[in-house]
Amino acid sequence: MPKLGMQPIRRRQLIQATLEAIDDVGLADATIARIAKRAGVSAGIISHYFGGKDGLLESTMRQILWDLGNAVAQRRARDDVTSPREHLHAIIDGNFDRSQVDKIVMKTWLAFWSVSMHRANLQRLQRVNDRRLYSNICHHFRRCLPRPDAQQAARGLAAMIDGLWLRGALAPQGIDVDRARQLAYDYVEEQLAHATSRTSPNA
Amino acid sequence: MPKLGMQPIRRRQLIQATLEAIDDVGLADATIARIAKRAGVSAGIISHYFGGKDGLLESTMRQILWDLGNAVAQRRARDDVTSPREHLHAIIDGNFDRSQVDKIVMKTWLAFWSVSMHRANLQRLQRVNDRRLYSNICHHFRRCLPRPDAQQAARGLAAMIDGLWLRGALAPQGIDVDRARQLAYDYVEEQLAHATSRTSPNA
Amino acid sequence: MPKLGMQPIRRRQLIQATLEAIDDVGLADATIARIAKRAGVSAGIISHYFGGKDGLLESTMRQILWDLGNAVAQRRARDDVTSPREHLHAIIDGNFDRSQVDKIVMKTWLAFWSVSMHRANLQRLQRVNDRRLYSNICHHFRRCLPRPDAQQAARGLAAMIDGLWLRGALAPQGIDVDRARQLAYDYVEEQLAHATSRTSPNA
Amino acid sequence: MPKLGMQPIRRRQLIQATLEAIDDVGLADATIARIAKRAGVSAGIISHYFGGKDGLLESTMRQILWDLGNAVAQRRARDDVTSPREHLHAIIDGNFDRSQVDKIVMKTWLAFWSVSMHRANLQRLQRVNDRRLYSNICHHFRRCLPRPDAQQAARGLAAMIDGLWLRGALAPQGIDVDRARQLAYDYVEEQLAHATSRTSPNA
DNA sequence: AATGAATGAGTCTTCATTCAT
DNA sequence: CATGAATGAAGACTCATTCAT
Repeated sequence: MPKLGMQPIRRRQLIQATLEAIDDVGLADATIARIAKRAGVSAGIISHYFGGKDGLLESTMRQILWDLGNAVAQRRARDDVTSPREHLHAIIDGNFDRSQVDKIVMKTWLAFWSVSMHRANLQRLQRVNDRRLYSNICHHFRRCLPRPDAQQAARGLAAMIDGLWLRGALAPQGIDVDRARQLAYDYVEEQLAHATSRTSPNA
Repeated sequence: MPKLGMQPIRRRQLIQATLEAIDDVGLADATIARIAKRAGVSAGIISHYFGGKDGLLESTMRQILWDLGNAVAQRRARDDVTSPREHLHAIIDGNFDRSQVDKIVMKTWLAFWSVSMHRANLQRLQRVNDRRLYSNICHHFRRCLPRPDAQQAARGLAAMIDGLWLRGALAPQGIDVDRARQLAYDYVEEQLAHATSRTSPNA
Repeated sequence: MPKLGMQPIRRRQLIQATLEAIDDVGLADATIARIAKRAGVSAGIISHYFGGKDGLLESTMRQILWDLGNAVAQRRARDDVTSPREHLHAIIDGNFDRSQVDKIVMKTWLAFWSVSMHRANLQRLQRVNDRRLYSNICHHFRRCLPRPDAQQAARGLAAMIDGLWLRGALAPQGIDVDRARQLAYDYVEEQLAHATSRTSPNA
Repeated sequence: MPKLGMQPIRRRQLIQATLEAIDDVGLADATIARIAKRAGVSAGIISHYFGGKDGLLESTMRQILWDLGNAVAQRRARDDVTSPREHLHAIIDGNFDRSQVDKIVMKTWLAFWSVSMHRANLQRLQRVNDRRLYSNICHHFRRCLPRPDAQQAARGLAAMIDGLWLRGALAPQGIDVDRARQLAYDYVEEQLAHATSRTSPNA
């Protein structure tokens, strides 16, 4: 059974099993035993690869943060993304991308939001992500809005995105991605409209 | 010896202690023992008054839901609240009111959002609240917007409110109520602006 | 079942059960489950009363140290104990007293000697006891010997006592108390003999 | 590829690593993983060479017993060791020899004293050593003392040696070899003094 | 010969709950 | 009404051992 280089394979397996377990029974009941069973391995291996449950949770959170960052980055890397509007749309699209795992990830996110308030390491991760979303948005609003307006717009859009996400996660029928995206687009449009009337017409 | 009417007193004590415990160590570590100690009573009494930990949590959630509903209702009951805009502002104000317990309540809310996904009873409570916020908002947008626009505006405003709340809860420096409220007001204004140009001028 | 003031009763029960378990299977295998079963209580209660296994072990060690100190003190408190020789004999007698539990205590002592090297709290207890034995002995030798001789004699007698104890603990047939005591008496006699020839004849 | 004669090399490596681990963290925490890491090999190899942890511990104990026996034997093999006194001094010197590994060995010894009470195989080894010390000593006292006196003297000297060892092992500053040896010499002298006055003048 | 992977039994601990007083 | 005692299941974690490579 034991082959070489299992570590990355197992780590991925276990993180995936963690996401599924959280989706299934919630973070509070996502015990090591359950996660291990779902991954088809023994419980002891988790401590072996992650040093303990905390390590597993942190790695899981890192994973979904990285996935999100990656989704956004990919959208923004496309050639046709140049204007502030396009960049902001790319950010929105990245935040509402994430195909089939969406439901799982949203639940996990919700769970982490809650626990991160009381765990320094998770809090740090979570905060970096928060600031990144805000900074990205703010940066592009800045290209066509005066600083205070850009900051306010960025706060609004970030809240809108997170709020849509949150309500989507809580809604029994799940999130309606197109509708959510449209609401975010609309919000961007409103903000840019103010800009247009005052500064540049081709935001 | 048996004091009369201890029940409501004890229940309030224990719910308050629960909120404080969640604020302090998080829901996961808010054990019955800790809550009881904070309330200055023995652990056994919780099962006596609430039938168990689940009952206590449900009662606690009911409490904060009721407080929220109450805050909104009070704002809307004022004589000068008549127009859609005034009503929507009242709803916003209600959601961002809640003086000194704010931080505690926000943390608790966050915790309940997470666990309610996996507990039927909490989920029901949470959903009622969600729908109430949406319905209230939608109802007033309907007075000056066509149904689809009103629904979309309501979804947007609800998301905005929850998003501001969420980010406020997560932010280390807490929420900036005035700024949050202003963002929500602005959002309302944008939606009503569309209405004005098409339907009624006195939204 | 639950009566008031069980704490001291349970603590004594559990310490006794710990001694018996160590005597039975050794410290390494004296698990909480085994100790609890022997005491006829559930395993959880140990953490409840002692805060954990470490607390139980420390309390157990304190107990046997206190018992030893007490045995010595009682001997020395007798009216007819006045001369250095009598005091030293009382110390020896105290160290070799301890009736029926002797075998159990000796094994526990041996176990604690070993683990105390790597646990700060136990090491402290153990060291206090070591120094107490030496100081007591030294003090009485000082009454009839010059300081360097008294110190050397004290080191010798302390070593003799501990060595007899150790070998008694290890011997399959247990310790022969009378023989051990006689050897210690003899050692005292030799030391005092040197004193006699040089200083006081009525040591 | 398979190197020839690895067995004795590996065994010595692992035994040495075991001693160091016990010195470092105590027998209870001297896990196979730790020992293996210290030896710079994989954990699996221990079972391969020693059949399991028990085998390793037994081999380790055999090693230190053999080292002790060897130290004594070397002292006694010297040409100028002929009289009982010289032999007894050689035994004492052997027991307090053991240069640089002293502290490590003393700790290990202490640990084994404790566990050997509950492990048949270790107990046997330990007992052989005990009896050897006693027999050696007794044999030489017999050359100048009547049997009962010789036996008693042997018990006393053995206890003295072990006691000095024990207290040396427990003392934070370690053992003072010269002082310990002097105390043992003195004890021998006292015993032989009795002999001189009664039996042979050239003990 | 040697390793890293993996297991599963066993340990300590926590915690909601029950119960006699 | 209220307490403190007590339980027992469940949790995370450790560790000696086995096995395929």
